[in-house]
Amino acid sequence: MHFTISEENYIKGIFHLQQETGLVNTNSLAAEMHTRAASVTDMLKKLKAKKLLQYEKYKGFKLNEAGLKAALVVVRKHRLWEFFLVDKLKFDWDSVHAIAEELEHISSEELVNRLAQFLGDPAFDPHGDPIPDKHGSIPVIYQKILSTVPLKKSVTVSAVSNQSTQMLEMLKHYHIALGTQLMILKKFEFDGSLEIKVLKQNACIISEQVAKNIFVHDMGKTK
Amino acid sequence: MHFTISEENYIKGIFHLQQETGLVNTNSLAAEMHTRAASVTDMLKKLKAKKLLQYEKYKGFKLNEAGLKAALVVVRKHRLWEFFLVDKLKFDWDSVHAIAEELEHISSEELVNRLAQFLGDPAFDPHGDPIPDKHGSIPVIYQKILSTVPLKKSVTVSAVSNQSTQMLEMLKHYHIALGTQLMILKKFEFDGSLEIKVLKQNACIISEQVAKNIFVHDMGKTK
DNA sequence: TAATATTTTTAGATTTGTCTAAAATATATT
DNA sequence: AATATATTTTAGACAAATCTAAAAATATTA
Ligand SMILES: [Mn+2]
Ligand SMILES: [Mn+2]
Ligand SMILES: [Mn+2]
Ligand SMILES: [Mn+2]
Repeated sequence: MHFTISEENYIKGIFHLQQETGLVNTNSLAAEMHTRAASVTDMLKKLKAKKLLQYEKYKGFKLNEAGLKAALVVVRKHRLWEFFLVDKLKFDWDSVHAIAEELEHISSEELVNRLAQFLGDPAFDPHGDPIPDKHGSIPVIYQKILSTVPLKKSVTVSAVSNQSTQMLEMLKHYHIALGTQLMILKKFEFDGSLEIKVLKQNACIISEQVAKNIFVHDMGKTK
Repeated sequence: MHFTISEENYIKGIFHLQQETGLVNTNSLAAEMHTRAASVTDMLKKLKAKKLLQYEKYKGFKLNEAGLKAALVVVRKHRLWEFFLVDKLKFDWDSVHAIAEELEHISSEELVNRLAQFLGDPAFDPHGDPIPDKHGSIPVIYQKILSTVPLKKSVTVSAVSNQSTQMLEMLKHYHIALGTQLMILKKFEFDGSLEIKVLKQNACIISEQVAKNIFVHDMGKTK
């Protein structure tokens, strides 16, 4: 089955939204795709015709098994290319998304599998997101939101859920990256902000909003 | 200046043809692009409007300075990606063209330059074709067509001008690749075929048509 | 539950890239 | 030079992806 670049982008957009909400609605997908609701409806018809979508007019929609499979192929490619860009070409992790957004549409299956092997079959991308394997299986990781971790417990950053340039820029400022070790020194009731100690850095304070987007796992646990 | 994938493909097609003939005509470009003459005319208008083309109706056309610059960017990307696929991902040199045909349209300039550096700034792609540098300069190489080489002179294969799958498949059969050392043992007047000795292989006979597409340089000369 | 607001779909247009068939131009042949 | 042939362009149509504006359906609120 062949998909256009546009179809692949919509499939991936639906995938991301349904991870959070189960059923997806037209307006939220329009926002995600930076397009208009009418354009979304047009595409929904095409994806339904291609039997990738569970969709009833006015009732919301989500990917069916075939759609999910297609989404995981694109997600795998996106994250493998991001890994390549950071690991081999030494890009900063906050500047690879836009490029991977193009690379994810290169169609050769042979290419993806050789790329994965060349990279050492990584299980997580530079933002800590899991990379599906060639069968679409996603590795599991035991991680918690930073704000739920007890005081003075040393943990390792494993993922970042908000991956806007603004967020990644901020983390860079705090010297926080994937694999960074840190602990919480104090929690401020007033606004939910946290005083944290990043390994080899001075203690600093991060807002609740930032803390809610940082995922960590126990030190020493391998991903 | 931004170009669509289609525009880039046409620009590259014109570039290849004008290398050989100077002026290009509509039908040959249609053949090169596997499309129809009418579609070519449509695109010529667009490229002329973008000031990339010297073009008078019915009189043929060629890229102007701006068009040439655009073509060299695409050619550089195509050949760098081919080098990557063969050198890093261990693809056969006869199976990379189609994939590079997609990869050459990834737009990031930063990506191309980092890729080139990662690959060690190669000057020639896996088919022996020169890779333009970031300013569009093409390395020169002193090479001759195999059929013009004197008998018993040991030479190294440096390029292959016909890069069809069929041709590359045939070369593989003869154990001929870039860098292969060989010499001509005998020339047959009757049909122009050559008896050659490929290093570490038995002597064999190749047709004139094959010989005309193989470029070689003196042994020991570095590219 | 009736009025109001929000969400979603449809109708109709636009742009890009392609095609076929016909017309226009250029080239070759008698 | 006139005619035939080949090449190139135009005219008009179509599919894909997008948009705006209006209509239809659903949800909210008084
Ligand atoms: Mn994309
Ligand atoms: Mn990522
Ligand atoms: Mn291409
Ligand atoms: Mn090549």
